[in-house]
Amino acid sequence: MPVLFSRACEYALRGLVEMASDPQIEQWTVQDLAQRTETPAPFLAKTFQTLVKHKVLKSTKGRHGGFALLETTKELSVLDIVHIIDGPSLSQDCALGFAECGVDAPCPIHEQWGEIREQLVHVLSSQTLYDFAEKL
Amino acid sequence: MPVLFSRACEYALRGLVEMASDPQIEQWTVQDLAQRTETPAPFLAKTFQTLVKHKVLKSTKGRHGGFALLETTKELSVLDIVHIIDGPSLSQDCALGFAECGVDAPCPIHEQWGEIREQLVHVLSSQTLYDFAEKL
DNA sequence: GATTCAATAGATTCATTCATCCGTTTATTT
DNA sequence: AAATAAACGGATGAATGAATCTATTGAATC
Repeated sequence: MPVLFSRACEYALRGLVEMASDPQIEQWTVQDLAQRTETPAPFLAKTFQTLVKHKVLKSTKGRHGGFALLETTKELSVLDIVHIIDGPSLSQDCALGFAECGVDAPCPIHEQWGEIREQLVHVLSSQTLYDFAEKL
Repeated sequence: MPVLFSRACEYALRGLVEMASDPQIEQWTVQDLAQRTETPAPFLAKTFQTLVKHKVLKSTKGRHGGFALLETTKELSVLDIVHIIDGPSLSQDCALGFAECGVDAPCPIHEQWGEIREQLVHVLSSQTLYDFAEKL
């Protein structure tokens, strides 16, 4: 089991960060990216398609085609990407899986996990793909 | 996908905490526990078997049989249970799934996730099942 | 001793995630 | 116009996690 994100999400982040790390290149093929980031190419291609649908990437078919980051993606946080791929569960679900967990019926670590999660959410929502790219 | 723990682990924790919450009862059947904690009974039974093997629980077969917390379990932290069921991945794996992530080749959130994880580990390792039980 | 009731062990089913394959579409190059 | 190279879409397959089923073992009760 992955730690925080699904494989699809991990791969997507790796690919996006790779793209952000070299803004010179304005067109990336999945083959290239997959090779550079050591991710399974067809799987990466699939999740990139959902990113296209969500206006994170633009794609062009045919020769010299490929993927490119959209301008608006510059303002997207890493958490935004995570939410698109994995949904909001990391940001809102009970850590112990208690369906009824909430202020009125808190699980044993409701308060504590709440604080920790807030920090996590802060770390992920205060940084863009480009911030991530710089750190590599 | 679960947030932090596998379903097996979530169910195990629910069951164990339920047991710790009522130390009067010294023998629990899986049927009882599963009903009280709203967990799938056969699945709970399976993971309880691994807890027996790891000396967290003792079991007795036959009539009036069931499971009981061992004395030594009083000193076990919740993290100990998590490690038994899910392995140490939560405590040590890279959040982004970078195989090479480490001090020499850190991923973009290596440092930050490290701090957050430390807090999480602290929360889970500083509390016993009985501490959890009290909070319910 | 026979019956009952519980955990145990192994096999099996089911669902989800992970990953690949292939035919189609689209744009470029020759 | 034909060939090429890329994303796209849908189907398919593999691996893992979640959950169930069944026969067996062992202990208490009758």
